Amino acid sequence: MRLSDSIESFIKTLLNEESTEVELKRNELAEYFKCAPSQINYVLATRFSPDHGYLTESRRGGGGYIRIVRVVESGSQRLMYLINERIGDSLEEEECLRLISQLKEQRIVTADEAALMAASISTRSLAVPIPEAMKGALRARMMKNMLMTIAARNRV
Amino acid sequence: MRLSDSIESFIKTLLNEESTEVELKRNELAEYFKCAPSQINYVLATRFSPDHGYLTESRRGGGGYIRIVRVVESGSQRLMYLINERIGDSLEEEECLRLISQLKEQRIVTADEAALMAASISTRSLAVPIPEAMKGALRARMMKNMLMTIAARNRV
DNA sequence: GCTTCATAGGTCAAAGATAGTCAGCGGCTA
DNA sequence: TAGCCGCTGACTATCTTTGACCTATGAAGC
Repeated sequence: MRLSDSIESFIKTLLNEESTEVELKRNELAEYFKCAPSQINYVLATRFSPDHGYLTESRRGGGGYIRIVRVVESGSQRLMYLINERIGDSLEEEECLRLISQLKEQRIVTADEAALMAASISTRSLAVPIPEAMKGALRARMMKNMLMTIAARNRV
Repeated sequence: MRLSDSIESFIKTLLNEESTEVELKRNELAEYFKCAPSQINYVLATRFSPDHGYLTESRRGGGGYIRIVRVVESGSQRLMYLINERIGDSLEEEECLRLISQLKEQRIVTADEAALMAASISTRSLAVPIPEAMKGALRARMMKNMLMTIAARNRV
């Protein structure tokens, strides 16, 4: 079994036993598995990315840490569908607004949250001198990230 | 837990219990936490800045002190200040996160909304090939638009 | 009133503690 | 045998903590 697989299943065990969230020390974990610390980053990047249904946050310096949050749950099927299939690499404003309004109708987000999302991806927000193509890409990325955040809180 | 975090929560406890204001002796506090006095300044600078919603004043010499004041503003006052004065043409991610976290602390937005805002302006969301300067500009515009949305709903 | 000294707090750079990035090597598989 | 995947190490970025040195304030003596 590869090292990466071991580390992956180790972390997943922690996530199953305890909760949907673990906090680790990169160096300690690396020490435990007798590998380079950067190996941990590799595992996070290849097995615990948002595409895999996880969110990670970290902090450097004294008392630093890495936190991993499991997001994928049955309740977030609709969201995961949007993130992984429906939304591609680019989105127009109208399309975004349609999706947002659906989420509101389905009570996945509140009206206030929907308004916030709409404001963030609005043409007015993106009115800076960059290629139009980039704006579409930005909307797609922003939507996916916001949906991940919503999925994270909906986990049961 | 980091020393800085301990000192931070200690001060916040004082601010919650008593009032919106505390007065401390730098040296006494440092003595209590067994640290260098300048550590207190570090905590003030990184956790009790105006962006965090606090003001500090102090005095040297005999009878010297440090006073920390939690700023209490109405939601719309705070929002207008942020939109018209605090946020200029560009914002870094860290700066945004500080502002967002403060809005949350002041209960102007919910934790869920704060998370949504943070997701939208995150480096991850803006990971498209455009100049860094444009990303700062985007964050500023996005923040202002989102804050206006919040201000609009708060008008009772 | 000055001068001086003791008593505060302020600044800043360096050291220490973590985590992140990325180019490159080597093995395995199509 | 070309290309992808796993893995590492050197270098970088960020956060915390400390200490040496600096500045301000007030009280005691003159």
